Amino acid sequence: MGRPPCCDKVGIKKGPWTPEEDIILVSYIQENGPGNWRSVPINTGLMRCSKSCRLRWTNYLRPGIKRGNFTAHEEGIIVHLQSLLGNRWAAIASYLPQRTDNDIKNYWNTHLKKKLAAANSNSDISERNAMFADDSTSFPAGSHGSSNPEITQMVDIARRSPFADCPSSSYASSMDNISKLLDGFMKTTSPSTPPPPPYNDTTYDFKPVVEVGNPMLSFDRMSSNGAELSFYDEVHRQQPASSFMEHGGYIDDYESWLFDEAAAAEHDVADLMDLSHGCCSVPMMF
DNA sequence: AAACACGTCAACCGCACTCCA
DNA sequence: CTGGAGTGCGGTTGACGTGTT
Repeated sequence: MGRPPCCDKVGIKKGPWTPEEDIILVSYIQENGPGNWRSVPINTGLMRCSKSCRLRWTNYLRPGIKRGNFTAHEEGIIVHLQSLLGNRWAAIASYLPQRTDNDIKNYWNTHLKKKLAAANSNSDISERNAMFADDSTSFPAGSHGSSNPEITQMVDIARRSPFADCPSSSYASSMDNISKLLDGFMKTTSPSTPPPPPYNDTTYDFKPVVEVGNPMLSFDRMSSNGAELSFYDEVHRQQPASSFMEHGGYIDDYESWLFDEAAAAEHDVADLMDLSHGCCSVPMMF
């Protein structure tokens, strides 16, 4: 006897979601909040399995996600984190709050992998290995003086620019469409409101909290199943209050951590991600 | 204009993990 | 301690769009 299916497959609809289904899902989540996905198709009448509902919400309908047009800066972050973390897309996505793990994974497989492969084909193998192998606390290409302009450019941009070419608060186009269809939806959330910290796990509900002893505006992850906070949360909680609200909000905050305090945090990354130093120093796989 | 090749990405699949009774 | 339920995550698929011949 094999593993039971995640849901009753009989009558389950598959394939692309329709706007009507999106509206139903968004309406339901607006009222009940994300989570308890098992009950979503039951309560909404959607002929979708719970996993499909969760995926649709997580990757396309939830507010705060940006789609397409990865900036060079984002590319640099992805390249760097992929070299550090490997194909841990959810972990990588936690540093790019507006991007989903699926989006990053697709972008990596369709764009960055080829881009880097092409770039690497022009550079010496030993140099490439050196670029990604030995120092996981610094950017690979720039810090090693790579002669490869493509890699150097991506990494340097990532290092330099705090999302200068990336508007920090925007909603997904899909959300725009849905919110237009859904009169009143998002009425409690202004587009000018800074999005919450990175989250990819929509079983979490976010609420602003003021922390005792560290009065920064934060967002507490209230897990419906008591899951632990992400690494980002742990780091974010240690940042001073001012940096969150200044310079465009939390993005500068965690970027400054990511790039300026990477060395200090590296051991925490390794611990929390269960990565050994050796694992992080494995050259990229192409 | 049609056929084919290729690229992109939304969505699915199935294993892993956590929680809880 | 154990097993079931619920959910997270990464790999993969396949439909669709675009480019090329």
